[in-house]
Amino acid sequence: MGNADFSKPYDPKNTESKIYKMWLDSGYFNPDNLPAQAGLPGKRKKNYVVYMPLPNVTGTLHMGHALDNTGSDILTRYHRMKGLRVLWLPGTDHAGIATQYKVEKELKKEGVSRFDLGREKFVERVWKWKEEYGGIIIEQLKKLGASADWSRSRFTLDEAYAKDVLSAFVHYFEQGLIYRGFRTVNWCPRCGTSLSELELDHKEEKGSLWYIQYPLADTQYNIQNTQYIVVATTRPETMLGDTGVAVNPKDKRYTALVGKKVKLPLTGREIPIVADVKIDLNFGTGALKVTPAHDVLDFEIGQRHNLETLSVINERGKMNERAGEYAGMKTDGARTLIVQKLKDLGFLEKEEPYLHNVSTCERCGHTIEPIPSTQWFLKMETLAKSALKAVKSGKVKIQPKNFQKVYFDWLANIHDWTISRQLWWGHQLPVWFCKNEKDKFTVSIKKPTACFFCKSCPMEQAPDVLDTWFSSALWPFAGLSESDRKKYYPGNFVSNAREILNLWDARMIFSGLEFMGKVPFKDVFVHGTILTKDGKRMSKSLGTGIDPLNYINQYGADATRFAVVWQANGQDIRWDEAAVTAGRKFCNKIWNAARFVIENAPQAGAEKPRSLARKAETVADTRILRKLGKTKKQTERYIEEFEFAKALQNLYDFFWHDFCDVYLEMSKKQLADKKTKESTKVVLFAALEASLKMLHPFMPFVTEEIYQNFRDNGGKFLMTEEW
RNA sequence: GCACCCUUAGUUUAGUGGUAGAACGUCGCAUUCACAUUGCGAAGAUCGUAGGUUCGAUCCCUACAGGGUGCACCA
Repeated sequence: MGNADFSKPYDPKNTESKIYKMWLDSGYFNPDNLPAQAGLPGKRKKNYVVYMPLPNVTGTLHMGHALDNTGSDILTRYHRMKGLRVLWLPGTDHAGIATQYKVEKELKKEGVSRFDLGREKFVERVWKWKEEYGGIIIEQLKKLGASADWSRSRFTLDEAYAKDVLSAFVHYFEQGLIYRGFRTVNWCPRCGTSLSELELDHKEEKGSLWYIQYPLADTQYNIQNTQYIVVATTRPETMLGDTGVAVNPKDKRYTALVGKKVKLPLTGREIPIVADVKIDLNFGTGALKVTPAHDVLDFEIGQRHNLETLSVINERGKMNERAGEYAGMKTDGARTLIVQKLKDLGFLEKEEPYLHNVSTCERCGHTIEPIPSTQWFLKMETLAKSALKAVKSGKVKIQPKNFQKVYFDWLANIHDWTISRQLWWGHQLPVWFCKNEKDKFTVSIKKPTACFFCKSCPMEQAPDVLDTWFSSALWPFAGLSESDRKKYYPGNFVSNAREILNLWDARMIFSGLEFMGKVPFKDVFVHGTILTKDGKRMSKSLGTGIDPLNYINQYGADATRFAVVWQANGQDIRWDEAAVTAGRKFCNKIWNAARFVIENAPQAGAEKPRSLARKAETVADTRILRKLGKTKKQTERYIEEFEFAKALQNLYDFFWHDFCDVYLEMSKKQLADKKTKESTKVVLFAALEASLKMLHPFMPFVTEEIYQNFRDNGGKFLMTEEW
């Protein structure tokens, strides 16, 4: 029995840390330690596995995490009480670019760059940073009450995990799915790395659309009274790298010009006019200058028409030596000068103001510069098909349903995945190059003892690391030990925000199928986004973010969880702080109702519902017991359908209005009457206990604290009691 | 541009083919009896606009307006 002071209002602050410690000490977060339940003789047989969306080591708890993890915790606790062997698998993601950027910023304050330190020292430094700060988010999740099995927690750069990542690379390579290629890719000049399309942000920017005349190389072809073809561009500085002009084959204006040549203004280089279906007849003049080196679409067009890839911008976002007089200049500086020169020479037909979207680096916000470079790619065709099939066949359910469409669209139009990053923090590619024969390489987890090619050199590892998502895609099995894999794979559930549906969920699905032969989970639950009260995105940098820890510290984790769940009805949530107030009040209501029952019906015994019904003496007794039974069924149904808000609102209604307002008030009279006194005690006690159980997944702390005080339970936890 | 979603009391929202339910806020009354972090009660919504289907629509259809999201990026 506990020794809580019920004469005072519920005090989450002291209670929560105490209760959480008790849970931790019990070891029951670990499914292998779970006790049997009275109604369930023998061991728990069925599994329920929830995967935690890996928080970045750089992360601190935000509302999104609170939402993810409260939902996961509800399912975890519910199924644990239901008698299943429940594993909620936590871990942290090394978050390559995010973490590297964080440490680089720290270094910058000290006036050094990562290059000053060198790779080895820098990586050491990041590890040091990780040891110091990497655990913060885990501690915060504990404050929320997350009942994950921390003993199984893994970090995506842990030795065992890393081995699986590299094996996956080797496997894909051996299957012929990984290849090395020279392509124009999205490049962040600040971070100095390639990025996948999913790692870009788009920012609207005011710019101009310049119409430039490209004179025909041979006036003999001067038909339609034109001596030039006009192209429209927002990036005139890239024209130095133009290797063609493209028009739509259906565009009658240009039919006669296809196959002819134009002279590039400023340099006089001759480039061909080609026809390509990707060209929009209605945009600009319908003629596109093709710069394969500095535009991803142009690169594809270039490939189709055998156009040269001529780069004029370097990896730091500056004009390179091929840019002649502009070499060394930043691109926007070169742009100004080039526009001026075109104007002076009479090539500039007009300039229009133009609003366009500029891609930026999701992490550092720098403008993306497409540049050609050698990267590693994973062929997506077959993998995407398997991921598509998994959902179409119903093996994996994505909820709410409309997100299936997003998933299908992405997979149906997928490009090969650029998996290499020019970073230092991450899983370095298991690729070994011959030092003498430059492009010769071999793929293996361990460094080869001797070079296969020249037989003499010590082979050198490729400098690139893998995209963070390549490793997190393996989480459902790489997060488990060998023996756990047999026991706990595949799992059941993952809950996350919509922006990682394709970034993460889709990739987990095909990885699971590829490496384990089975889909990793049955349900993907995509929850709404928590917005500010006026519907704006919460963002740290805009100062619109709300820190859930403030609520936890001030009102308690239960009140915070209540508020999150109460509002999570499927759509995006315009965060209303009033819900936290409501949660806090509700905690107190539960607390005081419990106080009443403890004082008036101590140890009234544990009755089974059936025997309870026989105990009912009054109409009120019957009514509350019937309503209790109904509420229990509804709660189960709602939880199993992931309708957490409805479950909670329904419970709230039952507890506050049916139990407290009606039955508890009535019980005062019944307790005063000798005839009904004993039966009332039993009903009061039983209804409270059942309510505590139902409320526990939502508000674990108050309910556990009360449970520890109102029943002599031999050291048992509400957390593991029979539902 | 294409696709999907949303628009209900002061605020945040639930909901149904037959004249809307909650939370917070507001107002009134109560209160030594679990709880003032309370109880009871009240006020407060012609359910974005305009059409249509229907005996009847907030809920179905169409258009429009406003807000959001995903995809594609358009050079």
